[in-house]
Amino acid sequence: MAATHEAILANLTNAQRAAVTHRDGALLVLAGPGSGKTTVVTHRMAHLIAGGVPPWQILALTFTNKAAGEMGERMAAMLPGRSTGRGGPTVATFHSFCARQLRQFAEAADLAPRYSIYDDADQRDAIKQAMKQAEVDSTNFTPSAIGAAISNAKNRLLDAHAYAAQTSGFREGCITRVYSTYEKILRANDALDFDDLLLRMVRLLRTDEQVRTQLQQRYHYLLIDEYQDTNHAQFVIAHTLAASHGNICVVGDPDQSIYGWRGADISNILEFEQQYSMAKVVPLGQNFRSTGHIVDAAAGLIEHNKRRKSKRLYTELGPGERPAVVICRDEQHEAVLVADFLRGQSEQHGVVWKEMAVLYRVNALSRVLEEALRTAEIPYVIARGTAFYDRKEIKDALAYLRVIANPNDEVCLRRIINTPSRGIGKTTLKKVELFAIDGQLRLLEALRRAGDMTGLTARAVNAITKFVQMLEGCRKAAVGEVPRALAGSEHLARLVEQVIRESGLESAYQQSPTEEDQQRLANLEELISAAAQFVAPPADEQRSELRLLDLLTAFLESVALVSDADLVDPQRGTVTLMTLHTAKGLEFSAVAMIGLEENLLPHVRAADSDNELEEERRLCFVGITRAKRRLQLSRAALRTHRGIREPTIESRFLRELPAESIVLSDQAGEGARLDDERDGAVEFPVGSIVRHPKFGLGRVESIMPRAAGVSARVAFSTGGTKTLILDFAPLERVE
DNA sequence: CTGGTCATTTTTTTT
DNA sequence: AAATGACCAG
Repeated sequence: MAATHEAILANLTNAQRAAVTHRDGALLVLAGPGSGKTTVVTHRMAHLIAGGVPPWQILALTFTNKAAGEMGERMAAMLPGRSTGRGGPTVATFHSFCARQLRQFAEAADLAPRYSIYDDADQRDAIKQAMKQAEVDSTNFTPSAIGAAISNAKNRLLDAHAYAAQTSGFREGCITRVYSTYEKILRANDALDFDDLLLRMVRLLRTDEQVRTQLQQRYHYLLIDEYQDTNHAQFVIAHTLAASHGNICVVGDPDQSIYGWRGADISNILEFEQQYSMAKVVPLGQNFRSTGHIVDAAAGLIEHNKRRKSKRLYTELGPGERPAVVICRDEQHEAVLVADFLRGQSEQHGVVWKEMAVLYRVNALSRVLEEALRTAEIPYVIARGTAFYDRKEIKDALAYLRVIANPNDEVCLRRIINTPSRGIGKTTLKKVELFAIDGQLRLLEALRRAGDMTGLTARAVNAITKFVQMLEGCRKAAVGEVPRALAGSEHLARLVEQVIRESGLESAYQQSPTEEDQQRLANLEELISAAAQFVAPPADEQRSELRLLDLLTAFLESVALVSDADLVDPQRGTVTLMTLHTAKGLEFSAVAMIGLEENLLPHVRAADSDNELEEERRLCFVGITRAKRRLQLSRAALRTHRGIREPTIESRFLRELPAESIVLSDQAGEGARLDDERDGAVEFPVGSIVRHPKFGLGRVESIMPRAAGVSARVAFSTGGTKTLILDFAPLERVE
């Protein structure tokens, strides 16, 4: 055992070691970017286990499934055989942990065990429905605005009733009416939205003493990752679970709090010490990821935030290269320069594609990049984990599966009832709905009794009957028991296949000759293989048999809770394109950040609030600190937005970067526009190595248009930096 | 009931 | 620019 301890503590700094070895009581780890946070967390878990804590008593809650997976893997590598599967530590996201507990304790939580989880789109559908029912005019309030208000309320643990009691005014009154109708719809459909997963968990913990005690006793050591991004509901869950023993370790960085808009409360981490007066605090300021100028640039930027705990950020990796700030003509030009930058990294520095990333504030910016990267033949992927499951054909197939798992889910039922079209149109549906209301029936039950209805055409009745029979056939197939082991997913895949075939989705696309529909067919195939590869998380009940229906439910749950970051595959040999939010927690050798313009970063919607502006600055900070060695920040002088081309304003964040730690390169100026591309930018791009007969080898730091011609600032290996006019200087490019 | 066209609007970020 | 929704002809 002593040997294990030694091994676990080897190669850690004193600060890291302090965090790892702290055993009982509250612990706050303030982990700056690149400070070895994951190392500390995994080593801490291993250390607890090596110290005799049974692995299953450890609960680690993370932000993404990917983070959870990595944590589990690194643990397993350290303690072979003791840390995976049943009996191992529980490592999950807040949402999936809650989802599982709510199924486990469905009865106590007053839920159907196979409740549906509504994603954004489902939620919007349900809210629209609620607005109609509550007679709230959608011209005054958009469903998404109301949805945001409701989500906000839920994050603060207010149900419709409590929300009504706390607010007043016309708008709030309308929201209240929609909210309470929405609650009823969710209940009738046996559905929870994302916020409900947390809210209902809080309610369960508060109301059911037995469940609360059971969970408190089971999870003796709590570890919360990315604590700066927890909202009030998550705060309550964490602290309720820790209440009986106080063994709570939170890890985070206030400077990287970027989810305020969805209720994350930065004061959770800022006030942790007040909450636990005995808490041990371990600041980790040393950055092991990035070189000096990058760290300095990031540190200089974040200094501009008022509401923060100042901490010194430093690195011992040497100064490295200065981040380049590049001004481009427009977004196409910017994309080309990004491609040049990436290619340069590959060809001049031997950086592999997967060690590079392009980051942006909004997803819409990825489009232009894609084009440029395709022409430059640079392999890339866009990190949008949800994109696959957002495709229409996949959503349709999943809707069938969800109705099979939960027949009360009418949002899904409505979606599929006439998809692909089978002759059950608007008027027919209206009639069935009326019939359902009259007879107090659920929609599916009403459909079942279509034959009893008056006023339906024989054709409609026929279509409905066939539809209902098809659903029932699939449901029957799903009720059987299957072995829990891997083979179970084989059955699951077969069920998915059956649904795709019998629903008519398959033949609808098969008959179409278009490329697009063939792709959809292929996507459906992919869904089947996703099901075949699905492995249910270890359950607490140790049954060897499992109903296929439960496996299906677990599958649907995992699908509902995938995040964009989850599908960032490090094995892939490609450049990754993603939003700044998705990039949190990742690192790359070379990073290009685009769109450093006012109204984009910081985003327009943050303009009138200091708090939000600070959050934008943190977002920029997160982006910069993803880079290990090389960083390029760019902006376009002109950008086309919603069809109109407009001049942009330089982001204030660029001005806030310490001048001495960056290199400026204006590729958009007059001179640059005329000749630079041929003479300067292309022949001697920033970063290229050049030889001068007198000064020797040097590196181009920046390119600038001057009256006399294009000039370049070159740092020579002899130590000096010279500004040379490219037209006259006898420069020769070496690399 | 279906599929098309035309007008209208727009999510920033995501579990 | 693109995507959604309303509306209308077949």
